[in-house]
Amino acid sequence: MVASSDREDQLKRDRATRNFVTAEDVARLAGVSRSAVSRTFTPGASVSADVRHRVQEAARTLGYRVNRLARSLISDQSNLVGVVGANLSMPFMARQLDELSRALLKRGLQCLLLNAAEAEQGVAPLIELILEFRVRAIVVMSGSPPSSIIDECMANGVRVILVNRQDTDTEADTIISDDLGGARIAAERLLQAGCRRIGVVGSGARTPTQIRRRVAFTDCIEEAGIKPAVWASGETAYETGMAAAKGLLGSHDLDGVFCVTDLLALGFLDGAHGTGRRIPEDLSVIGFDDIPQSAWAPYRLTTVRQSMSDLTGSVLATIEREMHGKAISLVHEVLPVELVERATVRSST
Amino acid sequence: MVASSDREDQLKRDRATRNFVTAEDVARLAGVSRSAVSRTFTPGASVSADVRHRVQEAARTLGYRVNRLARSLISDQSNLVGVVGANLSMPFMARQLDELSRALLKRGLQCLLLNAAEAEQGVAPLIELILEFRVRAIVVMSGSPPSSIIDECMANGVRVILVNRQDTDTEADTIISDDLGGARIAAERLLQAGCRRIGVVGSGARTPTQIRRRVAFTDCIEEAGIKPAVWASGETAYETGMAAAKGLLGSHDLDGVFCVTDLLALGFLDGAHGTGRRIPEDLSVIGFDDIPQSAWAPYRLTTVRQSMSDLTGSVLATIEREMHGKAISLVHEVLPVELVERATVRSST
DNA sequence: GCAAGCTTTGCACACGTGTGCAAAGCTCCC
DNA sequence: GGGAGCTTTGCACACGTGTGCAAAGCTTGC
Repeated sequence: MVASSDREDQLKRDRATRNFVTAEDVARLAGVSRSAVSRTFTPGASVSADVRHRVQEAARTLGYRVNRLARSLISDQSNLVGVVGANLSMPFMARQLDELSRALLKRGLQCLLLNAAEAEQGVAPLIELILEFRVRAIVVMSGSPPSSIIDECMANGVRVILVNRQDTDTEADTIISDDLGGARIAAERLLQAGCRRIGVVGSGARTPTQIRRRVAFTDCIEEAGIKPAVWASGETAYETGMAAAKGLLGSHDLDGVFCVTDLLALGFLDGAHGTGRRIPEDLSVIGFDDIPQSAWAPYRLTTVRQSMSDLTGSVLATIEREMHGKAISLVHEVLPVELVERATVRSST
Repeated sequence: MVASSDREDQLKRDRATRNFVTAEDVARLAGVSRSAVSRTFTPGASVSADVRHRVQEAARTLGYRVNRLARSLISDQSNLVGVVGANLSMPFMARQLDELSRALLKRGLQCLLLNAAEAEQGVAPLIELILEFRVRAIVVMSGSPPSSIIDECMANGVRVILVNRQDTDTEADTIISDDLGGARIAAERLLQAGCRRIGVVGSGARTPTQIRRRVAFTDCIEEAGIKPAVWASGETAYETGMAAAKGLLGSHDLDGVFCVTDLLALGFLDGAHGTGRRIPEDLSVIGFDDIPQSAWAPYRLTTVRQSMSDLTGSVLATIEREMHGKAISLVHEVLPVELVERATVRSST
């Protein structure tokens, strides 16, 4: 016991100049080769039960953890997946990241998160940085990467998956919810409710999702011979929805409004309450996303739901197909959306 | 041009069996040694302007990105920081992750996010996994790691920083908001408002933060000779707050309630509205956290704010001190909180 | 006991980078 | 032109792991 303790102390001193225990340290304590240590920690590799036991004991004693960086060097790839997102505290985005990071871990993948909140030069520099970690894939939840950086990713065998952003001139995979279909659902629902003086609330953000929803809704309403009033300035935030209510309802006698996100809609509802209008009797309001707060008692927002689990499932499926060497062509997936009827839109006329 | 194009094509084929461009590829195209390539991409290393230019041109042509995994192998450390969190879509946690990931990136650190939502064996296995990536530090926002894994981290030179969780028997750094002081503020504010029939709403979660707030508040109220009614079941969610309102207000005629989180308080407020009580005339409600939704028009919740930027700042400061080799003793930091007066607590009696 | 076949082992190399150091190269001054 | 001093360069090694392969070891059947 004394000799054993002295040996362990000596081994620990031997690596004092570096922090982490190496396979070499374990091999010395276990009295085997470094190769045996490696084989013990490599599933399916050949090692005798006796050696395996001695190695595991030594590893436990020393607190050895395989160095994934070194391991990844051999395969030229890590199990990292880069995830680029901004506005991570906004309800919809927070939910998306929650579910995606959960699903990645479940599949043995690790999430390298890059917050694009202050990406003044766009997301390209972030993607360049991610590439240096030899990730398997990159999921872009915010920002629109230029095609040059996407081409570079593809050249390096790294899939880029755009979530809810669609740029038709890139080589990236895209997985989006059916914004056009959702906007049509919203338009039809308002028309069905008898609304004829209609508004649409967006924000100052020039994101593809918001523009797509606003334009599609506007087109549908104009097909019915109505020219909707438009609000499109400010941040994509609750406060903007409230400002839109005061702005639009001060100058228009609207009876139906579509907000391109639920967060805008919740602010709009609170602003509309301040003008004395009754919801939905005087004014119907419909949103898009179905964030948790939309179901809260003061709101009970009627909205178009995009399924977070469908989105996440598609992202993971795309990554896994690539991982299993099944070369696939670009994925362009449009996920269905559905109407969630609550209390902010009148029943049929 | 033709010869140059042929040479580039040949170089690309040479590495066809691996995805990423290496420094060796760049060196061949630029006609220099691989060492020159390395020096070109190492700040402060000696390389002539001519060689530097040729290397950079070749790197751009081939799309070369330094392999951070290999680079980290030399230093036995990456610039990764492990972040462990659960309930990432809850407003408070989402905000914390948003700010932390933003600040890490700003400091040249990368966020390795591990979602602990389904960590049935606690967070220790996640921390073990993180250690394999040779991270610089680990920030734990959810879960209570056992001291054994924390000791292992320390032995490997990895700081573990617990945020808003305090276990006095561990070697981890802890950065928490002043839950005791905040609970005292809430208690005093309700007493000052003249409340004498007081309740406290927690959840079924046995997290240190919630227990601490509930117990501290209860102690303060009992010092005033009042025995508060307690609710402590269900998830830490809006719906639990609503259930607590129905449960407590159905059996108690309360005039003041402290909810240990804002999310519980918002649900409680909506549940209280359903019982016909006026806020704050009949019933004062105070929360803890100051999430964005607390300022929304239907709520305007009076609450105790913990400063997210202070929390994040302390975490980053701790990581950076460690990075700069300034060996410091354990950090135990308690950040001040403050009362945010809105509309849910009566004025003074 | 011996041969055949299977399992296990350690050596030496690879992976992609940074760096110490000796040698080569360059610049400046006398 | 030569010497001194500075800059630059490429070689060879390190970092920590996985693996091909030849050699060693083990097991089974005759």
